[in-house]
Amino acid sequence: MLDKTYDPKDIEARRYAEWEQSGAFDCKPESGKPPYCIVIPPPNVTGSLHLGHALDNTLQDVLIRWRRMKGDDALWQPGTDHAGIATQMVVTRQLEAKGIGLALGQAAKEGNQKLLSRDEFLARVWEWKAESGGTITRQLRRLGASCDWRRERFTMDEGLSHAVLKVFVDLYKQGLLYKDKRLVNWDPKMLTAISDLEVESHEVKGSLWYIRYPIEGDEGRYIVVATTRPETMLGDTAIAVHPDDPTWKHLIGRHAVLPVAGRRLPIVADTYSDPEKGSGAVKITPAHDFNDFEVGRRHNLRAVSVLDKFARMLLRDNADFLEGLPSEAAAGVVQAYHGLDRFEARKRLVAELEASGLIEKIEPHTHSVPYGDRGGVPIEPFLTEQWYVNAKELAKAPIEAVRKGDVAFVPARGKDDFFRWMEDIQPWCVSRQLWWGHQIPAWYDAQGNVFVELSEAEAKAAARARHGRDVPLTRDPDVLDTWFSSALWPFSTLGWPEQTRELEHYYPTNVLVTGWDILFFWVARMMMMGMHFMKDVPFRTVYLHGLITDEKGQKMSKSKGNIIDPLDLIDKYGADALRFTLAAIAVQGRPGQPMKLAPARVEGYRNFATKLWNATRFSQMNGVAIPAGFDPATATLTVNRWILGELARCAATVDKAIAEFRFNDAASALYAFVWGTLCDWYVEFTKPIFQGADAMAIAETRAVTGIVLRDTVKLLHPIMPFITEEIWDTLGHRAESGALIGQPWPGTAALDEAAGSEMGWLVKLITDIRSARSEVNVPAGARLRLVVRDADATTQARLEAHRSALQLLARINGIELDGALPSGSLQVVVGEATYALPVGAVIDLAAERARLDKEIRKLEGEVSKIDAKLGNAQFLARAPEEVVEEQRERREEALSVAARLRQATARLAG
RNA sequence: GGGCGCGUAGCUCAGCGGGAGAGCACUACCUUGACAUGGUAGGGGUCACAGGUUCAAUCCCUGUCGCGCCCA
Repeated sequence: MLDKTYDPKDIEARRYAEWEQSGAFDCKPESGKPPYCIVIPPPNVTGSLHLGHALDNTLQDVLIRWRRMKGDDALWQPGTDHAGIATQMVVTRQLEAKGIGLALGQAAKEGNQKLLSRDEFLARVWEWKAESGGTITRQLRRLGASCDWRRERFTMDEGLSHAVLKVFVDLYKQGLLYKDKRLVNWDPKMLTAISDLEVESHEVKGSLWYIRYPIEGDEGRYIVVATTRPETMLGDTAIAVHPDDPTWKHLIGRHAVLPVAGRRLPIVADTYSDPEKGSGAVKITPAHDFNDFEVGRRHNLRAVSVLDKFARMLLRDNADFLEGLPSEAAAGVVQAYHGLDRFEARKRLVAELEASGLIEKIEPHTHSVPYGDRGGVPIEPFLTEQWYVNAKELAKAPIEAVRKGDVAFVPARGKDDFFRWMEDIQPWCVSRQLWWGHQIPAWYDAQGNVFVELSEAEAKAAARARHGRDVPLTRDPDVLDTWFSSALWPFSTLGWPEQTRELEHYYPTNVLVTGWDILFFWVARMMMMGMHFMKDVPFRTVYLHGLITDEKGQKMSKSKGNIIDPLDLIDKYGADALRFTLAAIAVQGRPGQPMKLAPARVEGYRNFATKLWNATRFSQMNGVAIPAGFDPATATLTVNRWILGELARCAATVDKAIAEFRFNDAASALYAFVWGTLCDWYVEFTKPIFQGADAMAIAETRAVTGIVLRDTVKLLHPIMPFITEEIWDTLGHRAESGALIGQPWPGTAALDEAAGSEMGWLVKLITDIRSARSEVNVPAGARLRLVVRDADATTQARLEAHRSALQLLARINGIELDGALPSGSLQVVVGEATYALPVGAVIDLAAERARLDKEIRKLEGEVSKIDAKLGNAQFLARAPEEVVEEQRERREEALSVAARLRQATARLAG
């Protein structure tokens, strides 16, 4: 017997340990069953569980548990990634708090600060990982995630690291990975390059400065350029105007003089300048702006970099900068600006320009500024040498695969986004100036020749082959983008480059479940690497979900203080309730729309769990039991045949909904069945049976209740694994056939249409009587007599069959067939019959008349609406026959009920 | 600026060519032998607005307004 109250805490801790220890989550590639595999989107090892993870992993667990029960050999492959920048940040911050810095070429902050070497630092990171790296996997366990933890992987594991090196070397040797000097997104706080995807645009209220650049050899005349970044002017190497711009085109081919520094700037024609924007003329700074870089290429301009890696002015001894400057001006500029932070330099330059009358005007200007998503400071386009992957080439196979339909996107719209991104893909910058990550396997000799090999020994051998002798080599200090290793995740976790049994068995995996925000970061890159190295897609289906926000649709953030911690919700309401909520809000077809989560909803589903709990207790009190060999198809009672049909209907709906990733439909079908059908009606209908004396009926109802509960917990298990496992156990099934997690998914039985319509009639009759009683304020406890008139043979049989249920649920104390309808009665019309409930003196006559009038008016309204349709010749001519017929039937039914209600009204008066 | 999506009950959202739905909230009544984390009944909606297509539009098309996301 279940405890009196449902306490998720106790159940959840117990059941999870049981599953994990019994090997219930383990994959069984030798089983001969069809494989079903999901690789987890690896959470950052620094992370802790937030609602996005909770959603993502709940949906994966629903799929995995469902397929496991459907008879597949399910593998949910778990693990974490090393999160290069994030982890380095976390550990660096902790070290700084202890007065320890990194020997990154920056001076120690305080005189006695200790600086760690690279190896010392990495040792600290591994220490940190050993201590704190398991947080998120522990939290996933609390959520109920049925991952095969024996197979847990980490992107910095030996095996996965080997895969990363191999991919790097292979791509390099295939000419798909190369070193290039071009502009990158530079994060001056993290001191590393980052990829386009790690840049976020923020709207910023800034200014547009209009600066006068004197025209060379034309005293007192200027060309006015508008810029949002005056501090980069020292790197200007041209001015561009639109070839058709009437204001400036006469200056094309002449030169302007860069204020402050005195460099000669050609005025070039380029359609990049928009005559409508700003002054129409733009300064061109190829080393500090992506668009300018392109303009520079078109016009063969020099790229003059004037910032260092900290985004400070770098002018002293900067040959590029000094080239062509009048020496006197150069000395002054270096003196005034060298070493200043970019924003300080901006202030001082603007002040100097103003003092010389070279600022024409300053307009307030809102524009978007790129920020590094980790460091949180504006990124700087920066001219450096980095390693790039030829993404354009690698994108070809994935595009083709998706076009052929080898990968399905759910919702399908994801495909369009995928194509849009893949077809316009830029070279992927994969090197990072960090210490934590996979160090790039490239070694350089003294002349700068590069040897890319799997190991130092092989690099040395390659160098020896080239030079004919051993030469000293130094390894590239940079590490790879974390997403480089994540891109290999679907096959590296299965053992690649070893040809393991798992790789053979589970690749391609079945589904990838992840957020829209990560489509390009990760999905696209897994596709590229999977197609290139495995010659097949990494997954057959990509399911994309939106972002979870608070109940007002606000993104959760620490600064807003509106973060909902999934663990708080689990503590308060249980993991099952949280999981049910997440499944219920996982609605397809709203890409980009936030999924709003209100804690009240979680509470509601906790109540739902309680309801199921109590219904189970009720059935246990009444001796629920499935006799050996009981065949539900042999049930004879209408109510039992009906609930078995409803169960089958629910099973079919849930199965189809999960198969189509409509998690919310699965959740609502279960909710409606358990609460709205099983608890509200079936349990109530069985009460008179259990209290009665018909031993056969009692035995059958115990058995059917047992079947219904057994299959209900199976159907609910993927979404609510804990409570269902507990109920399964207390019902005795575990002792007999093992844990619920390993049980076969219920099959579906045929519906009994006749039982369905009979129970539908009974439910309507009870509901209508209750409604009438309530509306005329019959005391809830009062038992009334029921006098029936005009009941046909079917109805009479039904009344007889369901007499006890009707008496209990409609509070009736006697049913009288074909009696005279007494005046002073409540009257209800269902089908062909009229039901009168004599209430004698207590009836509120006026209230009853009002009630009947209201119903009649409603029916009349319906009839007149239908009449309008049927009176329309076009409708009769063009609408399908069955639609017309349906309208006729509805009209007949409404008219007949209305007629009876009018008679009832008349009787009321008499 | 380009692309995509969303405006349905007080709130959160399903539905999507032929009878407006759910949960929560609200109102009234109810310790009825599973459950007050509950039961029964009820109120509440020109389905954003304007045109169009159709015998028929909340649903399809166009436009307007408001909101959100992605890309530049």
